[in-house]
Amino acid sequence: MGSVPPELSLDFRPTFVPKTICTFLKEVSLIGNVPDKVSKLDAFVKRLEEEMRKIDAFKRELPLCMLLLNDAIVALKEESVQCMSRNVEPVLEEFIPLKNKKENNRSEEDGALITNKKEKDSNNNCNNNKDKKNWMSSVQLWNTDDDYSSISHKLDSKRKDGDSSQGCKNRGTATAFMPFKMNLGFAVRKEEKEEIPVHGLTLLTPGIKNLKEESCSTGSRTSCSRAVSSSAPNAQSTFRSVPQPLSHHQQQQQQQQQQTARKQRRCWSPELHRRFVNALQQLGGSQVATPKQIRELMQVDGLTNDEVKSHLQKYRLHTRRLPASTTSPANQSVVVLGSGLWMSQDQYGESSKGSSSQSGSPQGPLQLATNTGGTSNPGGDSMEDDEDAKSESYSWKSHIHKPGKDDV
DNA sequence: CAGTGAATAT
DNA sequence: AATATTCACT
Repeated sequence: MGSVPPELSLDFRPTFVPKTICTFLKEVSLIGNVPDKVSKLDAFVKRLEEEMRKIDAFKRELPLCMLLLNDAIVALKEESVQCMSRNVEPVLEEFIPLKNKKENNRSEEDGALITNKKEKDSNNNCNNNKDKKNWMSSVQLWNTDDDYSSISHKLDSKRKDGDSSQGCKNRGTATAFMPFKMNLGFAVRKEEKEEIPVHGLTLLTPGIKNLKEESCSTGSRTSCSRAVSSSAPNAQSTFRSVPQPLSHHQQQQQQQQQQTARKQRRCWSPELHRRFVNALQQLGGSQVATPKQIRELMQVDGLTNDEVKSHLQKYRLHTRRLPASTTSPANQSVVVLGSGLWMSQDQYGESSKGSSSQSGSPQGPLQLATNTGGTSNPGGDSMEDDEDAKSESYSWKSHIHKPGKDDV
């Protein structure tokens, strides 16, 4: 409100005001002499490259600077090349529009230079697009020097093609799009990959989830557990090691995943359940069998006590609740039948009921792909033989197993 | 360990 | 909505 210090006033003019590229190009365009032009351009490029070298160490902190520099360098080089090759008129139209649109529109001077492309400038969108284009394209550029030439090449040819056309739209979309693709490739770059894996991983992590999902729903039912999920933690550890700042959302996700990191849920296939029930029976019923015993009897590779425990809990729940609610005699009879069904072959083929060992079921140890305990699951797909196993996971509902209760 | 119940994730 | 998994207790 009071007096404004000179540095802050609008007319503040530093002694050294680096020319903007626009200004520079304007100047250059005024030079009639081609060699002069080229040398000027080259000089500027050199300075830019030098600058780039300086901030190279901070490229991660100053990505936009890199972009800008690259952008400028490419453009100038291009310009230089064109000057030399064509040796004709200045082909600055491409670049000039980038800057001060208003000025360009009005000023006679500029008008003379940009004649053809004036219309482009009159439209802000065009400028934006162009900006984008250049920015994006530079992304690819500052990756590797190798890409450099090829890319400027691309730009060059592109320019020649699209130049005559309505430019703005065409270029805006076409060129802006390309860089996106390039950007992907750029993400794969080794150096960058190691240092800034955030981008990739943010995407990757959810991807893994999906993967797991799929393997479960698509692949063999029983093998959907740990084998797959084990890969997730790995990815997460990578993820965690990244110091890069994450968005709030990302952080939350990360935290959740870290904390929870839920294992792939066990799919209780009918086959699995059958074994479970068999074991139960051998042990004297669900009320007396303990998870550990059950698990051992089930001989299912990769099955954990917790899983069995959980399943047992559910089993007990289901077997417990039915009797009370079922009041009608019919239901009761069902109850009986239910328990019978449980063990009868209806559901699981043969009655393993009385069998002293799960011999009822000829199959040997079931091996799940889930190698929790680090158990190697050699057979891996041992489940393949059991079609039951492959079918959907067991459904409590479908089997009204009554509490024949500790059936046995 | 085993059992449970509740909270959560799928 | 049904199931599975985890967690916190006991």
